[in-house]
Amino acid sequence: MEFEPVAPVRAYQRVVEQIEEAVFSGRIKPGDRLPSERELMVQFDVGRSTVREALRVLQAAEMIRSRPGDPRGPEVLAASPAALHRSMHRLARADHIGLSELLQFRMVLDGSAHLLAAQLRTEDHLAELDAALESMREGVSKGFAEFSHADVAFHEAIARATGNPLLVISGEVVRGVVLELIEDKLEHADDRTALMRNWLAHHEEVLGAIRDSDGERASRLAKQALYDNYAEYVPEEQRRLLRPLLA
Amino acid sequence: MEFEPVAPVRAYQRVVEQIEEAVFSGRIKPGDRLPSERELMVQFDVGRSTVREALRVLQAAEMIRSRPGDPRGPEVLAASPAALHRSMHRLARADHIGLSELLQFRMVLDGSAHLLAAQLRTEDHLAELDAALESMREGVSKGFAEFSHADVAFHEAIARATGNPLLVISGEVVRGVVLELIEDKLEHADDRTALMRNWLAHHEEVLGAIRDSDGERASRLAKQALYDNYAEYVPEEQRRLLRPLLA
DNA sequence: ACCGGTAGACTGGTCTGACCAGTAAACCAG
DNA sequence: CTGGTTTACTGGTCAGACCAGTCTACCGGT
Repeated sequence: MEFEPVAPVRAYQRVVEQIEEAVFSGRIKPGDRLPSERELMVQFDVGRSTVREALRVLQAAEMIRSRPGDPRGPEVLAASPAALHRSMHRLARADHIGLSELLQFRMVLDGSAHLLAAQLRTEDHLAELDAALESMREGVSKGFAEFSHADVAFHEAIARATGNPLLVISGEVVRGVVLELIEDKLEHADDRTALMRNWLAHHEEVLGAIRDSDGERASRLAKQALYDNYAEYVPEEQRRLLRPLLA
Repeated sequence: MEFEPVAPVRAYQRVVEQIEEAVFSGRIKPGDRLPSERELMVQFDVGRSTVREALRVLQAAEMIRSRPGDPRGPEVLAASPAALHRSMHRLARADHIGLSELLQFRMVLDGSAHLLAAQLRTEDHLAELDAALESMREGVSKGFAEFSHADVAFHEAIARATGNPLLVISGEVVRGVVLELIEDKLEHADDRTALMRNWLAHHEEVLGAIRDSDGERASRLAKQALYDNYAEYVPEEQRRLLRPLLA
């Protein structure tokens, strides 16, 4: 005989559930407005603080947004990966995840993204990648910040070319966290111009492979470049975690 | 000249930030207790409703848990993928992420996990995998629920063998969401015994490859099995998103 | 006819103070 | 040592109030 722990259902929880259900079922669509808090407290027959706690939860989940003074009431938002992004970032920061794990994960994600992008890219994606690469060329002379910005845009364009939002989001998150961990080391790099030229050449090669729909080559190039550029920041004894991915 | 939209910082938001910061920086560890709401409202110099809204946000992010009557105060939780899971599930329900994207992502993650597990596994990991496989064998006669449970344990053991928590967590999340999307279809499968025997045979083959340290083979088997088992639930015109991963 | 300013009716954000049901631990009687 | 009772808390909820801000409709000047 199995029993389950009994937990009282909070009032604010049931308010959340009802609103969530209305959104998921399509009864309320993105762009629609919820009644005002004072109106909701009448409809749900609860106090305003209860309504507000429910709205806070929904707002934390990026499902609604409310602005003081707006007589139309809280706005229902379209589902967005923003909440996913935040949770993933929190996990990465909290779970004391080291550079070697992040790099390993990024090699997995980027490698697969390049593979898929090469085989699924459209002409539009290629144009976008060309534009990003051109920005990188300009960035070399403009400065490191501009170059980095263009570099990020290039990687995001590749992720988007896979058509899979999960790859876009996780890639973005992992790249961000990796950068946070080594940005101070990059600040003190000796010859950043040579560094940028190297990266630029690598990206041109990658774009060539993607244009040729050679996913295998694009993937191999991406993973190798990650290893070459970042492995130096990983302790020697942990690099064996990365090498199996280079096969 | 570029301007940014100006938005007032809510009081509850700054409370959230301070507590978050304390958790991330390690000043507060999982298992520790926060002061009571009445104590927090003194320390932050805000009203109780503000404190409560902040705690609700943190609770929605699965960072704390509070129970009425507990004189030790709200408990700080260990970072868990639960929030990630919820956000991803919400996205999937809102139709921004379909089964094809989830499956593609899972093929990427599982494929890489198998590759890495085969080359990094220790004898302990092999023993764990053997145990999980034995549970699956027993599960075939016990019932579908038991079998599924053992199946999950097997996959988690493989993820753990990579040594990378990111692979463990994302794998867990994606597997969960995929299962939720097709569980009703699995419920009505005609011959579940044959299904289970198929899966069992496949897992035995995978474990063999991992024991041989043949990462390439383990990875190929895993991705192929995913495609064979789940592609039928993906619309025909979207299967081309998956096939590039089978090369 | 147009326009700028303004009055008023709202909105959400915050605070105060109160009550309740429930917990935990100390206390106390058997 | 055990089982109840007391007590001092906890979080959950509500009511009512005030504020700063926004929107809209109205109004007077041009």
